Amino acid sequence: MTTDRTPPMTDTDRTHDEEPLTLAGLQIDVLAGAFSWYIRSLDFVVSRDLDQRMGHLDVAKGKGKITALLLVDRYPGVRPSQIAEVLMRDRPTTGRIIDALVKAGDIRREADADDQRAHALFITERGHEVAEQVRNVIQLQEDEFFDFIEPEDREVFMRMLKRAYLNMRKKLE
Amino acid sequence: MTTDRTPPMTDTDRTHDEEPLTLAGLQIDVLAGAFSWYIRSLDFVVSRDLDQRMGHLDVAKGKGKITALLLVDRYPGVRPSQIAEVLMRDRPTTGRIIDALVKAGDIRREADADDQRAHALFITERGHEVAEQVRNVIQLQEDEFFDFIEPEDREVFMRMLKRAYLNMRKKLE
DNA sequence: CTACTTAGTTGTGAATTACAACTTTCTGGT
DNA sequence: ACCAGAAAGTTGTAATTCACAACTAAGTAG
Repeated sequence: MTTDRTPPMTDTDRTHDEEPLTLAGLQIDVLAGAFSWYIRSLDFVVSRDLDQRMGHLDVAKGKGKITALLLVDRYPGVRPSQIAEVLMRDRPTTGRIIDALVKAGDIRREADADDQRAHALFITERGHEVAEQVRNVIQLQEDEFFDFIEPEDREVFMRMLKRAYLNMRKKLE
Repeated sequence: MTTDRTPPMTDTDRTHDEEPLTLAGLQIDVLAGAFSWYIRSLDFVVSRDLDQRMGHLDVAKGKGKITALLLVDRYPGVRPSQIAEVLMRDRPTTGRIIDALVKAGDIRREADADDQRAHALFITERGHEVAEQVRNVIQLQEDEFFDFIEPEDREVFMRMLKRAYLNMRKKLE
């Protein structure tokens, strides 16, 4: 269907990891035969780790808050509805995420100049500092948590994740 | 008003991996530079798709129920605490997942013969049928949702996911 | 035999999210 | 210019999920 290619893997990747997957004395390959199980489990582990690392920041414990904050930091004047689309959440949910960020003093709402219905979101000074810290934390997790992936494979893995994500979003449309 | 309102990309624009990742007119590579963002987003999409596919089954809408059901089906007499360890959830949470399965008539509790404190879980006839359907649904999702990954890359992708999962669990111990 | 640990349950509260309904504003067709 | 419908955002509400604390019952170690 798609025409993009992925570089072949190196030999070292194929050598490891042939041991059966065992947890609590149970071989769980029954479950683990599926992409979905790994992705869902990985999400759980990654999210929990990220929550711990963000513990001192007010964007902790939210899948949406981090994304929203970084988007506002990057795109001054961005609208809630745009954030909702990226987050794949409805507007009420997105609105409450924004509420939390506003309440924390990280961003502020203004009326959009072009469209009086819409809001334009802007980062505050404090929010910008938080965003900076968030990026550091993410980078730190990246370095410490994914260090077992060889640098050259890291790119391959990332590309696969990106392709998976794009294709899945496309299928949902 | 610094946001550029570029029209959405067409499907053909998305066929190359090197395309910048654009959503709602925003280039989101700021967020997407990290494994964690992809994994978390993928989880969201995969889980929602799975919920839809499982809609007719009583294990729908739960990350834990599917795993628990398949474990009991595979390992008659398994204990709740073992399931909790696989799920990485605490015992109260796991207990309530089991409650739901018992209430639905998919599994039943017995006292463990060796340890009177523990329970031994067994699949019911109905539960076994549900498990069969669950496996079919998962396989179907696998086929329909991950069809964009070439067969040889599929193995590689799976291996990477598995390795990531194992390493992350290890780091959490 | 006492103290500690383990398995499981119940109570409770916090957080997340979706759906419905509403107001305000914009847009298109006539 | 007007009216119908769409779009942006908010509020209400309800369901779901999950963790922490406290509890009972049963096993274990000294």
